[in-house]
Amino acid sequence: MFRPFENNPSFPKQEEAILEFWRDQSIYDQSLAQRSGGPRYVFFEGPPTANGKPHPGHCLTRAIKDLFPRYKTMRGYYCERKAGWDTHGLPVEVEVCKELGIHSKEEIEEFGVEPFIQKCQQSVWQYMQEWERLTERLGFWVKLDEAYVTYHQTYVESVWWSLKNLFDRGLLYQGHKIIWWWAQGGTALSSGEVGQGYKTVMDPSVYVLFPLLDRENTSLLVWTTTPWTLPSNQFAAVNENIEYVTVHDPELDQNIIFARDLVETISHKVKRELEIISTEMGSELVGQRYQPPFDYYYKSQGNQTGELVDGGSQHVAWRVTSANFVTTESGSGAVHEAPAFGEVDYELLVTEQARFKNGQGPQMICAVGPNGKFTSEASDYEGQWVKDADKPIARRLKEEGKLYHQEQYQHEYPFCWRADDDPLIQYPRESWFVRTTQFKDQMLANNQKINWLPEHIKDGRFGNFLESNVDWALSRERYWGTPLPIWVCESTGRAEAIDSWDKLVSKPGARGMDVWEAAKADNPNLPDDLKVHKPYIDHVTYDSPFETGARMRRVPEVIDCWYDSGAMPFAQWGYPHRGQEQFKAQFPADFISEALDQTRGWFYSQLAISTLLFGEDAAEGHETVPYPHPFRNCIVLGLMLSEWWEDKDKNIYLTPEEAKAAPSSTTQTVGKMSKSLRNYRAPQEIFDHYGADALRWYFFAKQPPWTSIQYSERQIKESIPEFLLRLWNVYNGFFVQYANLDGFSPSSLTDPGQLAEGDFVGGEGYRPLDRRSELDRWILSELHQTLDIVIRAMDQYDNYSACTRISSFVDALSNWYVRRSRDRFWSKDKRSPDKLDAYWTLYECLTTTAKMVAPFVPFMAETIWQNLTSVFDGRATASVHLCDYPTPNPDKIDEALSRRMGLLREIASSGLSARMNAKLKVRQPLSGVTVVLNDPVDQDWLEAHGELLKTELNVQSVTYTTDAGEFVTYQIVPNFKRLGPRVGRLMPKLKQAFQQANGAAILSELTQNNQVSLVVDGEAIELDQDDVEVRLQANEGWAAAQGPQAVIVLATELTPELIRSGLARDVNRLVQERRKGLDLERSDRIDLYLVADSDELHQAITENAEYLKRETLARILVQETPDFSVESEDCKVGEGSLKIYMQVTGGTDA
RNA sequence: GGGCGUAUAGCUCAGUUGGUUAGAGCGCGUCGCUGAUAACGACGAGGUCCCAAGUUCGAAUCUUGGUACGCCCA
Repeated sequence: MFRPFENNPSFPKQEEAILEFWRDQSIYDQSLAQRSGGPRYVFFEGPPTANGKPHPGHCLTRAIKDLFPRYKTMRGYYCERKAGWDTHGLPVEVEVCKELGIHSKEEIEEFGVEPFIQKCQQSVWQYMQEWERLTERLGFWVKLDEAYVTYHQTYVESVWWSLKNLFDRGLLYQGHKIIWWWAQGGTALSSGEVGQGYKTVMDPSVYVLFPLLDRENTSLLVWTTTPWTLPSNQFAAVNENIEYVTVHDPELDQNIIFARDLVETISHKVKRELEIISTEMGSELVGQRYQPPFDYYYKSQGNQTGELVDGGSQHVAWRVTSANFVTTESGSGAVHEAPAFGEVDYELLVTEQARFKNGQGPQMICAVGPNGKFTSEASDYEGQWVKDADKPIARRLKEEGKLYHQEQYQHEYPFCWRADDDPLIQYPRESWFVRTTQFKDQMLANNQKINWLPEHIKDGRFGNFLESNVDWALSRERYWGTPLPIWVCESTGRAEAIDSWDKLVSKPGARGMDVWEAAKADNPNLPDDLKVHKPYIDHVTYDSPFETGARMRRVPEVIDCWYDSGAMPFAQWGYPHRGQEQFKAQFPADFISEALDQTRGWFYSQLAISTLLFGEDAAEGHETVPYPHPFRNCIVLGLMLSEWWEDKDKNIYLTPEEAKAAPSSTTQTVGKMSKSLRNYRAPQEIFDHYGADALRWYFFAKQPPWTSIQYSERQIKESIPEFLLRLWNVYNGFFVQYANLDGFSPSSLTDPGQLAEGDFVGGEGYRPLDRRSELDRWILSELHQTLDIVIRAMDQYDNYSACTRISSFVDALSNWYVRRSRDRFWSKDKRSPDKLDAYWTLYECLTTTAKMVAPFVPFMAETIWQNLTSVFDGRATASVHLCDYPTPNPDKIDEALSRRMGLLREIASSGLSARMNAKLKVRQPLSGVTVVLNDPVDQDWLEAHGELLKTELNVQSVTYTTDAGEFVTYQIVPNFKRLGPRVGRLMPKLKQAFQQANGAAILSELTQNNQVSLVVDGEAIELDQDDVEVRLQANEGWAAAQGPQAVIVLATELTPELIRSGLARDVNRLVQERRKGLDLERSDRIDLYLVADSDELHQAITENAEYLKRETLARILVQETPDFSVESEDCKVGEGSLKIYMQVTGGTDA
């Protein structure tokens, strides 16, 4: 017996049971162990951070990450899946700060770095359990208990090793650059981090007058959107190649210079006519000196000059310079330059400095401290936060008559991604950099070898990003991160890198470890991993090898946590201090996957680090690895959006049903998922309502993974009837029910194993394929074709095509094979070979399908597998996930059969359509149909399989004809693909000629001579059969329907006999309905009493008594009121009415 | 402003190297079928394949130029 499930299966409940089974039997471990000798399939887990709740986007990532390793494992590969956690960095610090109610670095210092990082370490695991639960519940098989963790000592030391490698090769350097600076947090942000924080804001846009010293009553009009940088002004920049005008402003009675293109715009802004006095090129303005709006520096340095390299001398600052980045698209065509607060402005300063003799050029002016507040140098604003100074500065300029115009300007401006009220500023800073630019070509070469999905990532987004590579700003002036392992001699400033704790503490004169030891003694629960972190590591110093008596002290910085994650290919093993074997075996990865936002994140950090360390230009003495590495195939997932409905009070509904039930009308919205809006269903709720398989199938089968996905509860729900339930119905609703009824069991197989091909031979009643019916051969052919397509798709990482094909196979199984086999299953003779064939065929289809879908919907696959193999008492493979993936057997694929069955299905479908047109319901038998085929090649086969059609269409005969002039018109259409190149521009006329010609005549000539000649435009064109396509057009007036390959014509004439036969079918259905209503078992036999009120109906029952008895399992059928007392059911049949009485006879249909 | 992507039915999306009747699922409507019933089948309505120009015998598909949206970057 197969275990029958209740009619309303609870998939979530079944999934929970499967999870328990996997846990109890360590199925995942077994699946690995049995592949340990196989070729490796290497997977890297991109580490998530566990200090935030997992959301639906993570489900997609984790589902895809599970799918391919499962598939490859079943295909024989050994695929280790080591989990990992990203634990360092700003996100963690910010969380802790929130918890402590503090914000700035000063506050952290005040709180104490030691307790702070201890809190960071704890906070990392805040949502760990939720992540683990999600991972397991989704069916993502990954070794959680062997996860790598980026703050672990072994991991940190591995990162140190890589940094030492770079340092020793001169690739890690300290530089002075203008960077995006988070003033409140006191740290630089990487370009990736900056990119995450752009917001649209309104900033002041001011037009300031810079009076020129050498032109009377004339000012240069200078534009800026950051008034707070004006006190630090050093230059004004114009573009040499732009034309400038001097205009007269009547109100100020002053001359003003700005770009010619902007006369109208600016005149409009200030609402007055500006008269142009003269015109000049920007180059003529270069060198003009001006008076800056603030004199903090100008006062003392305004007249300072320096000697130029080319001879002569010049004032060092406050003059007009040329810069080609100046445009006339906005502003005035003249730009205020404060080199301290802009990258391009800084470059301009560097260029200027280079013009002067050593040391005589301009020095950078900066009136702002690292905390983002004005220093004493700008005395009027000292201590004020720069953004707060915008308004007072503008006010003061206005009062002094230096502000020509002011407005609000909307633009994108970066804010700190973790503290999104804090705007970033560009600021000059000392920072450590990795010289990635030196490896740009190597990275590009490496990238070329990677298989990106979708492909456009390679030369598109990722390739372009590599092209515009800048050195990696690595250091962070923060606390919770991998400490930069560089120790500097306090006396000489010379530095060295250290790659492990042991090497550090064994340095001559090493001291300071006691700080850690004391902390540990004080709190033995402190994880040992903390000793390689701040503040403990900062206390460790040693004797300088560069100067006697001097000490080596560590630099204060930690590193960008993206570097941590990018180092995971080797750091997860602690390489090279340990794990050398594993690293060798597990590098590079065959497969990784993350969402698109990782382009500049993990995808880049991995590629950069790998190229620098192991690339073809890597250090000598080191093994280089051929490209691509560290990953070969990468699926870049799309962004996940949410769908919801909103009413006018902004209440949120997640399904159309909920929206309909809302008190007021709602509108459908699609957009980003937002924790605060709660505009999506939490993953756990999806699992509870629909199950993990439904979610997985929705992800895999609804769209290619790289299109942006709408996380819609509605669509997740839909994936159940569409696929899961259909498969479930074939398995449980049909196979299990009937097999149990008939006592079919495959248990006679002594060695079922994985129920692979061939394992069925020897089963009781099992017959070889060539002795089974066409239908059986057909569905197995479909199955093997499906396997072929699925494997080819999956090998190319195309889960979408694979799922599409699987779906259509399950549809074929359910809606054609089972439907057309019902008579065979229902037939009385339990041991008939045909019936057993049907069982064995369906059994093989189901077990193979279970294996085929196992990577996609692992829970349902397992449920089905378990139950279908339960009859073997443990002789079969214990889990579907321990099986080999089924492979197609070309011998079982019969393309002609597939084609023919397709044609048969088309004819059946058209036939039903014709009945519909003629308003002849399917229960009414008809005498026959005539089928007119476009192409008679399959006619013989179709005729031999008439039974299928007869039952499906409920007709007594099916006839075929090719000469069907009376039903159809033949239309000949040219085969464009074939004729196009040959006849060229005659094509439209040829088409027309065909339309006007007699199709039947052409066709018959073609059939006879295999050739026909047509004159078009005076040119004779010879055509053979392949040059044309025949289309049939059903003539008016017949109950006919037309498909692509055939026309079906119904015989609509009804004889009294046919009508009575139809009535009998009505009666049958009503009796069945009654049986169901009375809750009878399928196999219960009954006594049936039918009382008809018309002769016609009475006669119909008499004529079809045998049919009725057989279908309804009636032992007796009497057309009288019974003598026992039982309630009757009164029904309408056709025009008449019928009373049905029935009782169970006791015995079953044994 | 630059890069990348997308635009096809009410919704979500397929659409192979250009080939003349553009598909699927869902939703909607009509009808049918049913001892597979949280199903199933047939049919129907619903499309300027974003717009324009071009290449071609032929364009949803190729080229160019626009427009809109999304993402990334400045």
